[in-house]
Amino acid sequence: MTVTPEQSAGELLEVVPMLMKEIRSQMRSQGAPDLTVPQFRTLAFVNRNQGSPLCKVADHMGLTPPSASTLVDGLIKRGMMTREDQPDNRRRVRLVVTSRGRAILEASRRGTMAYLAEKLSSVSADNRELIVKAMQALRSVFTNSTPKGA
Amino acid sequence: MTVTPEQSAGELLEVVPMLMKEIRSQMRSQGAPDLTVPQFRTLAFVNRNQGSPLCKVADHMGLTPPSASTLVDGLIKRGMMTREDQPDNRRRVRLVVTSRGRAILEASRRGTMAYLAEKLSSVSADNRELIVKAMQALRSVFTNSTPKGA
DNA sequence: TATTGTTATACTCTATAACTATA
DNA sequence: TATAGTTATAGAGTATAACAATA
Repeated sequence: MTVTPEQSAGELLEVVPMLMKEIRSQMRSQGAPDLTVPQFRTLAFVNRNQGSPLCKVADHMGLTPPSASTLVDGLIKRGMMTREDQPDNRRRVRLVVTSRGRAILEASRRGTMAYLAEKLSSVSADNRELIVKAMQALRSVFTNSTPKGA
Repeated sequence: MTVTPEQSAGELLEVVPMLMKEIRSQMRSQGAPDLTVPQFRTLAFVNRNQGSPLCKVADHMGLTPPSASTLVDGLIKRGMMTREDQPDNRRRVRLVVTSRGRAILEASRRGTMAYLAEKLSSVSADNRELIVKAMQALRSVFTNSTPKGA
């Protein structure tokens, strides 16, 4: 079976939105402290890059700076992150995940992982291997085409 | 390599949001008449199911009826769909994609497919096969867990 | 009473435009 | 002037609550 780029594109276009909806609903519906998917991703990024400036967040998320700023606002308002000045370059901002933020991030990750893993437990190990390899191939192709505002 | 459910879940949780962002940005940025991803999916569903009632749309999309109703409103306002009464069951509604809607749907699909296919042309045929098989496996597992409102 | 759908309201995501402040 | 960030504004997606109409 030789798969053309178009065939694989068609599969992505059908399946990816469905998967995304699963992930989103799960994050919303969990009893645990809920995060939206963009909030989750932002929190995870800043947690891995403590002290990150806003522009790095926007870059990683593929968002314009105002969008990233709003997103961060929401996390700060809910006590998951702080925004400080960076003394050596006062244009920049230092974003830091609080311990509360970290706890919520981990709870959300655990909950979502458990949900997905439960679903994936009904897949054969061979197919799970396929899935992992496919995701890795996709990751390497679709890495971060950012909008220009950034 | 034996892949646990957790490992594959982790990959999905990282890669799927990234892919979704790609698809979304592409649909927005295209010169062609743009559709959001939910609009695209709704239009495609009703196009395949002409005369569909709203509840079927909500069901397919995994949305509550009010959300589906709003989504449909937007498509009607832009002339891509019509909403008529269904004579034999007047609680129900008949949704129909207009020819304009169909044209926009096809243009959007072509544009997005071309974009994804171009990206995927840099992937080996073997990996494209992996991707297709993985998507098929995922599709069979994650088919439609609807919210209850519906 | 149960089903189908809409309206009202609210919150998040995201963008563009316009702005401030720092380098 | 270029960079980093925010505020204002607007439209789309989504949910819940409350409601109307039909079966």
